[in-house]
Amino acid sequence: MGEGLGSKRQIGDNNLAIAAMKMKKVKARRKVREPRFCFKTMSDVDVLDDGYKWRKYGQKVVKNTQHPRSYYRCTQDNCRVKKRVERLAEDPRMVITTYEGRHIHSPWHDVDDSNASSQLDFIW
DNA sequence: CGGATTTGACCGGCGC
DNA sequence: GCGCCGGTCAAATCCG
Repeated sequence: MGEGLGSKRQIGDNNLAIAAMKMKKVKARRKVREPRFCFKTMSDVDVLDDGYKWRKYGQKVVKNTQHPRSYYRCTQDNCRVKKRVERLAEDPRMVITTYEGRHIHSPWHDVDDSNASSQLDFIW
């Protein structure tokens, strides 16, 4: 009916959703944040299995590129690592993967102890 | 059925 | 002071 502009965001719940939204990020900005590591990956596929499970949580278009940027988050139990994937306009097969934060567990849940160290060292 | 994914909208910071 | 951009979340939907 007359909502027209009122139904901006379909809030299934009541203003609770809005309240919750305000509650979000109440104070999560620490002094220093983990640096972000950029990696250039050459692959025609979007899903690069790094050993972790990623869940896409957003997509936005960048100005310098004609392709959208994908935002991924780690779905691990205690891993809040964030991953940013950007595609190059001049090199569609080239993907820039930016990792933010540090994983708590080893990606490979099935590697030998000695191997795990090697693998971890290989990534970093 | 569950988990994952998609899209839209909103918010905060910064620049001019 | 205001506008703009980037970034994130939430809900809805889809697939296996």
